[in-house]
Amino acid sequence: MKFNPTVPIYLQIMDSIKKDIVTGTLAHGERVESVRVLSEKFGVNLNTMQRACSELEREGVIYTQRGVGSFVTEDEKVVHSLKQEMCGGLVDEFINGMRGIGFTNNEILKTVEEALAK
Amino acid sequence: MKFNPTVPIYLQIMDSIKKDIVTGTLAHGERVESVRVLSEKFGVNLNTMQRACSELEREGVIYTQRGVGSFVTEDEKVVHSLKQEMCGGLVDEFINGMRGIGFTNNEILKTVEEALAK
DNA sequence: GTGAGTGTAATATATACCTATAACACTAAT
DNA sequence: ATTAGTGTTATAGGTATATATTACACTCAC
Repeated sequence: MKFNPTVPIYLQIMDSIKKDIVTGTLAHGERVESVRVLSEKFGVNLNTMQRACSELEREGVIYTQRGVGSFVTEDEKVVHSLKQEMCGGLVDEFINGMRGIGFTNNEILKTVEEALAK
Repeated sequence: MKFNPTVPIYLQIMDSIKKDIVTGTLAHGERVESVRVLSEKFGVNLNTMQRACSELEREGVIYTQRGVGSFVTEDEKVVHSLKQEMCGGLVDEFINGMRGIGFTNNEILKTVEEALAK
């Protein structure tokens, strides 16, 4: 995985795992690979991977059983609201950004339509 | 101005100035306020402001006359392509992000329409 | 109980960013 | 020439991120 050098790696890893969860690639209750395996997979130091996982746990997206492993939350409400949250963040950032550079609502919509057509 | 703590401040300042340029708030050829004034305005250290300005100059968005001040590029092509670049970046990030969390093209379009209606 | 596989923690090192502060170099008006 | 206002550079210190490395603590299967 290639990282954006202007954003902390652990945040980008968190985002990647969240995407897997909201798309069902990682089902609710399913076990997440071990931090050591994940650190290899992402090409990242063990501590950095641990940072990403502990933050995900703090957010309630995964939970951990010491000595056993980490698992995606069983709570589907959490997964659903996570998806809403991620979606809302993307939309807000996009629309605010476009308005910020002078686009009207119609121009924004038209731009999206054209981009999707490609 | 409030900054996103996960993105370098100098990049956010660059983005703010670029927005002023592509929207015409800063006209082409117009003088940009001095780095000292800008550092006050943005509530940021002089070195950080200088960093933002030197990067903007490196990108050709502004040019500098030592002892005089900095000015927005006279080249309208640069301004135009800057707007295209910023717009394209926003659209790509948005669409890739939405697809990444499982949205179809129709769902993306619908989501944008709803968000714009608000 | 031993061992392999988990999560977790600690130390040291390096780099990037931001700040505070001071100084230098140039330009234009007086 | 002097002065005020420019851009520019340099040093030092603090914080956050990421790395390498080592070690500890827990669980489960054998």
